[in-house]
Amino acid sequence: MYSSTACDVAVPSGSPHTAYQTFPIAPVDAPVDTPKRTVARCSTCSMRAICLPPSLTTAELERLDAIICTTRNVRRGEALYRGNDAFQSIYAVRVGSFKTVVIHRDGREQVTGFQIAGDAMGLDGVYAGRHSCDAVALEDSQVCIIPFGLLEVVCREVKSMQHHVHQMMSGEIVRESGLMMLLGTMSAEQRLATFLLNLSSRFKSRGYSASEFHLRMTREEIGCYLGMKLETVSRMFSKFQREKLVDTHGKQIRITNMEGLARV
Amino acid sequence: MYSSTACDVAVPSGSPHTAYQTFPIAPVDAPVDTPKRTVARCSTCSMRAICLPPSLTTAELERLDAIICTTRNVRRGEALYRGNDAFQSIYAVRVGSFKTVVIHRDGREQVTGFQIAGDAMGLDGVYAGRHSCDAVALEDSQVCIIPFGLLEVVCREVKSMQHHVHQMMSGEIVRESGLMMLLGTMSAEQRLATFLLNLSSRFKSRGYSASEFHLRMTREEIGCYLGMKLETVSRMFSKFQREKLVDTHGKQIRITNMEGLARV
DNA sequence: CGCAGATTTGACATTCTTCAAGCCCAGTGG
DNA sequence: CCACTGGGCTTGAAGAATGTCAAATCTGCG
Repeated sequence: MYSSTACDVAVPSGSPHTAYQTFPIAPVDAPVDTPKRTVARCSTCSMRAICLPPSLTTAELERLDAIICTTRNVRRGEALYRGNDAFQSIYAVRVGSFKTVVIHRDGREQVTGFQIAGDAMGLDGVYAGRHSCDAVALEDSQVCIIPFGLLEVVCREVKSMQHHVHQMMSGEIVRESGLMMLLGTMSAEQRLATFLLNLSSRFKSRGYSASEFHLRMTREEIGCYLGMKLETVSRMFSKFQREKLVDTHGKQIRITNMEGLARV
Repeated sequence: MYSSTACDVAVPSGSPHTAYQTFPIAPVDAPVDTPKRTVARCSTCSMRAICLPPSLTTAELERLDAIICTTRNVRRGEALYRGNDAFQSIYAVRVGSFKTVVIHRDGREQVTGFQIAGDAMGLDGVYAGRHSCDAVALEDSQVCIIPFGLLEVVCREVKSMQHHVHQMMSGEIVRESGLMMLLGTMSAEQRLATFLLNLSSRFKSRGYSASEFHLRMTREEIGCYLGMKLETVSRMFSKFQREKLVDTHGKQIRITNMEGLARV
């Protein structure tokens, strides 16, 4: 019923992102927190369409290559940054996935997002010069490091880059508004359906299967994102299973009735 | 028990914002939607400390005066902009207050914020070139109109302005994260307490009384913001009244036990 | 003064959480 | 190879929080 390969998601042949399936992760004994010089270049990156404006000239691309030249590997469960860490850079996920978590003094936690390959992280830190949340890897992952001060320099010189950064930040604002709507007005059932459809469309836009994928987060993390308890998440999955909307085997998900799920 | 003046909030004498109490609103017969040239100038605006970075030179201030030269009056209940309107400008509230509302196709509404004098609105529109929410005046209000394209030009030339805009956008991201935490993890009682304390500190930072103020929004709008029904909002107000944390007479609010409210 | 909308309050229904028990499954060590 | 173990997941029963519906005030404004 499910693919028996190591791949999490069905990758269409010829996908522009196939390369990411096999991107080399540093061996376990390498110091995982040290940025390392790599051959990573925006000009040849397959994620370019997501991270960069479409209209850059060759010269502009070279400017970017000059500032975004390091990547960092983060192992499952480790933090890329934590709340209150000094803000220096924003990050783009190259391989793997993360969750961002806001942690209140009293211990309450709220997952504010799940980031997959192509997503940006860290823009929250610009406001106070310190990060306002933790970014934790859900699996062994790799990010591009984009020093924000240098990015600001480029944005003052390249108009399309400037506007792209503004769109990224605004997009984050819009994304969070949608999440507030979800948390404020939807039932548990609708929240989970919306979550699955959102993941589905994001996988699809990155060339993966829209209907079959592997969740890297636990039921508890999903609940923490959707504002409900893990038991409720589990019950809703069971409900979708009974109603033949989704076929779940633990973290392996297959959406069998996309329209039905949207109608919930 | 409450001030009998027309003022909504107690204004400390010598407050830098006293002028806003009597800022002239256009007469009712004036076309309220037409931007009008005014003497509004950033260089002399009493809201400057909120809207602008602290370190601008005189020359830089003059550049701003040149682009932000119009204001607009919006009467109670009218929209400054609506979802899907083409995005041109962002706005700063000069007088009055607004709510921003995300409206889902199925009619669900979620209030994503209340903006008072000194707050910015409209940054959601940068992402798609269209606004993603409605901004509706809660009382007769006035905003500065800041054409975003021109602002981007200034930001490419004035580094401190660029960083300030980035901080504004990032601040909106952080603010919304906090709201997600509220919606995702707090009880109705905690949400209302947090809401009142947040309003209080914002009034205080603008020179108004932190303990006594007038709510411009209905119980329903508060509920729509906090993810609960208006009846629940009302019950929580009654509860705070019984517990002598807050003294409410309809929309007139006096916080009598700030620490108690924070401990909820 | 009298209406329309806003607010409060009570009674009851629903949803979600809490607590508890058991299952599943992958990794591990005998 | 297989039993063991721990984390993650599922499910049931009971209870708490919040929503729904309804009725009675209250309030601002024409």
